[in-house]
Amino acid sequence: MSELRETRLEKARALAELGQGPYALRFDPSHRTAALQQDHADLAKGEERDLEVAVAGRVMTRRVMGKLAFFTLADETGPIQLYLEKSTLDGPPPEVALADGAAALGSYAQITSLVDAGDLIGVRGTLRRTDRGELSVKVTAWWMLTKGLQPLPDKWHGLADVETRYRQRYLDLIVSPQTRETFRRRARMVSAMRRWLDERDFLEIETPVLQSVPGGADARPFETHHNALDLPLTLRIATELHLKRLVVGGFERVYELGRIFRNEGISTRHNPEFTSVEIYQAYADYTDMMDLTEQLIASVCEQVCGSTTITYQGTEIDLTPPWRRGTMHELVEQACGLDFNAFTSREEAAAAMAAKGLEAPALADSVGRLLNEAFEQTVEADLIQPTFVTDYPVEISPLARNHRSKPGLVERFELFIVGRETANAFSELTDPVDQRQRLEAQQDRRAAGDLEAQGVDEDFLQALEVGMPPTGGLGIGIDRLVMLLTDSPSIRDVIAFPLLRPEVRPEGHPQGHQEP
RNA sequence: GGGUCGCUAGCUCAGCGGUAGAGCACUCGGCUUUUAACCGAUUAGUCCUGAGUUCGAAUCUCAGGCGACCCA
Repeated sequence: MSELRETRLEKARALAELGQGPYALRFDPSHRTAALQQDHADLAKGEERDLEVAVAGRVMTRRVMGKLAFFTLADETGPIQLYLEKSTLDGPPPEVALADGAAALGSYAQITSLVDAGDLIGVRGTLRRTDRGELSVKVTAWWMLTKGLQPLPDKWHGLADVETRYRQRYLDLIVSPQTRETFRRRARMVSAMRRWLDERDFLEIETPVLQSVPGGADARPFETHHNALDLPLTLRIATELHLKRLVVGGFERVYELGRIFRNEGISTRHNPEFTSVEIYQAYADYTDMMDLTEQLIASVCEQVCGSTTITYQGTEIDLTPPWRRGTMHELVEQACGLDFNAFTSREEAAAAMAAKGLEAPALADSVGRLLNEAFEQTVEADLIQPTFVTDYPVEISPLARNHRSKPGLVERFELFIVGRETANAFSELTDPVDQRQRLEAQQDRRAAGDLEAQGVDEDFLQALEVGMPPTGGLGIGIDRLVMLLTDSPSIRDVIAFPLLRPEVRPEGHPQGHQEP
């Protein structure tokens, strides 16, 4: 069963006997492969360049033909071919050694028999472009850096099994340039976002992940426990309430980009831990936050994709500001003809929805909640191009301030792109008395069985009593934005290690040779 | 939570009631211009798990596990 592994362990022992263990200490590459490919693009077929280089990486493929062999060596920047000639390698060994004293190995027989696809090796040699036009390192000396004991995925099909791609992401990264590019781009996006905010004097301040009162969103938390204090704690479901405390404290522009945890289902759009950025700007309202959202996302897109027009799953998406804006009432009326301003009772609204074939769940116990239901059922999926949906019902927005001119509504928007909620923002509620009533109403719902309703955070209310300036607040779902900008259909494609059920391995039969 | 599909050699898959198969990988042999190298030989399996139907099950039925997609 593990014959291949035994064979490779045997080769590791053979390397040790040759004075070079299978796990080296260090190596000094002179170049990365992409730089070599670029710098020597002018080298003609069949020509050699008398420049000694040292490169390190993973052996991806091996082609051995008698007294000549070709390996493909890949480092982080990409592949380069190794040209292995018996007459060169069996000559006098070069006077070079690793820092830890390991002698360079020379002989052709050794490199072709002791090096497998998947091993990490370092080589020295000169440059040569083969007759077939492939830039190659003509190897004069080599070192085993790390002997691999497991085979690489099929070199032609790659990792076709999506489950293995998620469970063993390292294999996916080794064989899939596309996956590497996704995570590179994710890193650049996060970096560009921080840079954009930092340049505008926003301070990133870290707030607690472990909290005794979960708040800032409607979601079920993960529960945990602090032993020394014998204290039940939950993982944060939002960063909102602590960032607002910082605004109370006098920081006028703050943000936090970090991990959020919500104890909910898994889908192509949901992972129980995900990344958000929440941004708060004193003396601003939700219209300012709309402008900020457009500018921030357009800027990041431009930097990462080179344009504000992108293609997502075959559909062209134009992120060039300004974006479409519409109130929830307008959009629902356009989609299904129901004017929710006209309804004076829940029953009336529910009956009108039923007449249109829409569902009116019992948990939606007010006209406002039914409006939101109608929105989700008739509008949301069709908001493909970026759209700000504004002016939400107060019942579903316990942290947003009342609308300046529309009773029963709040100053809030959500951003939808490709039918997905991508950002959420308010003119923040600064009135502590109103805020207390809103949170107590939430708590009542919670007592009535709504597990996603928030509790009352007394310390947060106290902070509001000290006085929070008028403030605009914004949250952006980073994972969904990464999906958009990397053309990824599933959130699992943009999270390096998505949550999966633990793999079941039959007892006494460890799969993949993991030690017990 | 509901539905559909998948799970067979290390990898990618075929087989769909009658001796467990192919390509690649591995091992051995040959080969100095390959790049899915090629040629020859060998090795490799709890057909996801359990129960049932049957003379006989990878194949049919039921239950369970894990995953994917769609819906809520």
